[in-house]
Amino acid sequence: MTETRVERKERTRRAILDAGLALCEDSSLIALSLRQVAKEVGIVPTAFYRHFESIESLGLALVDESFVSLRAMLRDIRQGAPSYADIVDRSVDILAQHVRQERAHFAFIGRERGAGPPQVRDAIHHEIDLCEHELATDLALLPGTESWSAEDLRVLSNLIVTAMVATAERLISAPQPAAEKPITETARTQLRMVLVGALNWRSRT
Amino acid sequence: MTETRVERKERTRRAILDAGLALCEDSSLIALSLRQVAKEVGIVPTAFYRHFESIESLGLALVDESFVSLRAMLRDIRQGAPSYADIVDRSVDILAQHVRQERAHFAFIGRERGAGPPQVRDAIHHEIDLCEHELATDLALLPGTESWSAEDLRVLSNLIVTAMVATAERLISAPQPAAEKPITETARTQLRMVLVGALNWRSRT
DNA sequence: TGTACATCAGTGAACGCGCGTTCACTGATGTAC
DNA sequence: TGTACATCAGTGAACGCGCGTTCACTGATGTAC
Repeated sequence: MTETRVERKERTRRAILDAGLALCEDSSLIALSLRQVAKEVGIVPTAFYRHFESIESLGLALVDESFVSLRAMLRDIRQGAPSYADIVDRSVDILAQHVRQERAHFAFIGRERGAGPPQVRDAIHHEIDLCEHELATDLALLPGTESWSAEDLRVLSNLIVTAMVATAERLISAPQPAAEKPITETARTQLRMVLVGALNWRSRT
Repeated sequence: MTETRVERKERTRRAILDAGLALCEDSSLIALSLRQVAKEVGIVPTAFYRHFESIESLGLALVDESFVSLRAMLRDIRQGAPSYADIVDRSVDILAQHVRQERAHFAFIGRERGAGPPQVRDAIHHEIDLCEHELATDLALLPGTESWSAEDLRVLSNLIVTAMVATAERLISAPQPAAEKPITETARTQLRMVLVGALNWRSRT
């Protein structure tokens, strides 16, 4: 025996997750059908139920998977020394690299964030809120933000996350890798503009 | 005769547009069916074809309608005197007011922007690009941006539009009008942070 | 090691349903004379 | 103004199709003895 029953089941589950992610790519989870997924995987429609209760619970599993990718990216970004000199270039590079590597996951988050089933949408918004909160914590450690209120940190963090989500979405719809350059260049400049604003924020008036 | 044939036809067309907008609200244009729309309007499914070629062309008509609402908002915002003193408060107020007034249109743009049929998505992105370009033109007229490059103006404009789109989306999912306050407050602070960044942009180094 | 039984991933037929689209139609409104 | 004809928004039956879900099943893998 080369494969146990458990291993075989896990393999099918993976195939379902991959097929689901690929198939909803050109529409939405909301338009994904159980029969499409089964056909893509090469199983009979009813076999789907051995692995997931419904398409929606498959969707929630895909949210989890996608945020594993996103959190891996955040970990990478956070690992650099927090110096103003290269924090922008480094962060944007890592964003672009991860989006390229896990394109389907980032596309899924961007798409279903606005148009997924309510439960999926809520799960995504919750995860993004967590990211914002974590970024606010990191920002508090940067020199120059000592006197900031928690509220201002949160607001700045929200602005940065919003801009980065928009950048990721633009990278995803970039037709070729070559079209990435102007998008990352824009993101870099925007982050610098925001940083300049932040550094001059509490010193004004 | 109280109503001509043309008037009656126009009335049905309006009813179809309204029904389409309302029905795709809790999923997406992609999941909207011709039969649902016909049922909502109170006509037989085949009568739909007297007014639109397909659900997708109904979608494109809704894009047009929605951007009429959005352009009305931009006109309102642009009418104020371009003084730094109140430009932020005024703009955010007008945004919130228009989103409240034409909630369905703004929700439609936000939703289908990421998840609509490709043609609809492209139409929306094109319209948003136009808005960015217009904003860049307006920004060039503000005191303090005289020495900016066209590229920097475009990048700043993109950042502002992105933040405002995100704000509109947050306002749309606000459960009650009372929940709007913290969202607009955040938007105000973000715009101010960006403005501070902009004003200090070319004067640095 | 060999046998008897349990588990369970995947099968295949069947169901009722909503879908988009076709077609020939109806009957009120509009127009030409 | 009255009549004969044209237009065309909306009707209703019918079609083939993909959908989610039910159910009883098969047969390979796993386990207990």
